[in-house]
Amino acid sequence: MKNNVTRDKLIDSGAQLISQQGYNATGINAVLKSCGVPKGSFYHYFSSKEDFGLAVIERFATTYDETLVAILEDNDTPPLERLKRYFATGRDYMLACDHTTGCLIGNLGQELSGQSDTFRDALNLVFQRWEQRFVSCLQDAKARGDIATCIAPEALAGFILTGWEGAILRAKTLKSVAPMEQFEMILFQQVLVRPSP
Amino acid sequence: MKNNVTRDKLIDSGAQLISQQGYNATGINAVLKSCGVPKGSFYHYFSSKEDFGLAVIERFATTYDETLVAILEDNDTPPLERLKRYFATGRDYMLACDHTTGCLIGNLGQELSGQSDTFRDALNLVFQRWEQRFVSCLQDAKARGDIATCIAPEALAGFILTGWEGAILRAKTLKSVAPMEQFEMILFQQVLVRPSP
DNA sequence: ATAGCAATAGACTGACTGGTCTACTTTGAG
DNA sequence: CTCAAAGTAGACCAGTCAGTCTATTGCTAT
Repeated sequence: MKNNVTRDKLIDSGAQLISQQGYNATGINAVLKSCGVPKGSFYHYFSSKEDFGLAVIERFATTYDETLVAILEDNDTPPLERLKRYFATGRDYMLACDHTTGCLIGNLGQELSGQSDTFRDALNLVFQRWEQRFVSCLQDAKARGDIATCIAPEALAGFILTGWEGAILRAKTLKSVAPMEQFEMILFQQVLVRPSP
Repeated sequence: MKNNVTRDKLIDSGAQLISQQGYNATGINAVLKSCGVPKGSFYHYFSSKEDFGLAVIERFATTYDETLVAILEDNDTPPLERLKRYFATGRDYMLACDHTTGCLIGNLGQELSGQSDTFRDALNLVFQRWEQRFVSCLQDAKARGDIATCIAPEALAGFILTGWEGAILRAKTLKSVAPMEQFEMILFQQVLVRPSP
């Protein structure tokens, strides 16, 4: 398994198609066609479509985690400012894909959680990893005294992740980033508030 | 089209299967099998699978709207209490289906928004109708002085809907209603706060 | 040079997809 | 009673699905 170029091409094409159409609506043949790889190669690298899907999730999760770290653990920027940058990046991406794609993990979580425990476990782990990134960012904010709330950073991180995922879903059906802006606005105005003097 | 029993059976079975497995993963034959209706009847009542899917959405939306009205416009109960009842009902349902089903409209919004404009429009309308129910409940709360916030009820309603949908998604992957409880907790503790004396 | 394995290549399979077709039964209006 | 329309019934269709199979190529260690 020295040459992983073919495997990577399959995962990249798969991630793109699955992001756009979902897992069930994306056939293996469509993936093969979109990257010009024959079926023999596919089943050389992956034992099944599920195996392939899990590889797509894993790849997406690791590369996405890198950008998450770059934004949320950038110590040259105040913690709440980092959060705002994260939201801005998400909005930019939503606009770039014309509100069609959204979040791959969120999409698959919705589509496959009830269908396969293997998928559910994998997606749940990804969410938990993300949540942890928010936790440390919020802890930084709390340590600096930027947040007055007595709510635990863990609960706050969960609240932000779910709210953001919901906003993405709504943005897709509305074809507008307004719900994402609305979420951010209320979050900073009501939840992540500075301590009163 | 006097006797709609068969049509209703199809829609009921379809709603159940689509809720559990999603639209793409639910074949017409599976629907027919689950309610013992032959294919001839299906295509007598519906011109295509898409047509059927839209009927399922419409039916779900109207029946769900009735329970929404019953809870959110119950004038014998204070507005914020009505909201809490709504959340409690959602949590009960989530537990009843063992965290597998979630919200049909949310599921389909995620799965089909990028796939078909017809579906997206239909689902968007449902969301907007729901949002309106929240708006009037929040207006009641504001009129009674139960809410201090200067945020417009329209924005607040959007925030609640997206946050709730996100919490449902997270609850599915986590197989726990904790995210739903967490959302409600922070919402009432930080956002829907009484005016300070 | 060659044996052996990794990888490529795509024809092929059975099961299943959404959708069509024809035949039959029931119903209600005249 | 009659006859057309509404509705039931399921065999059937072309296309697609995930997955298998055999054949061939390319590389590498001996």
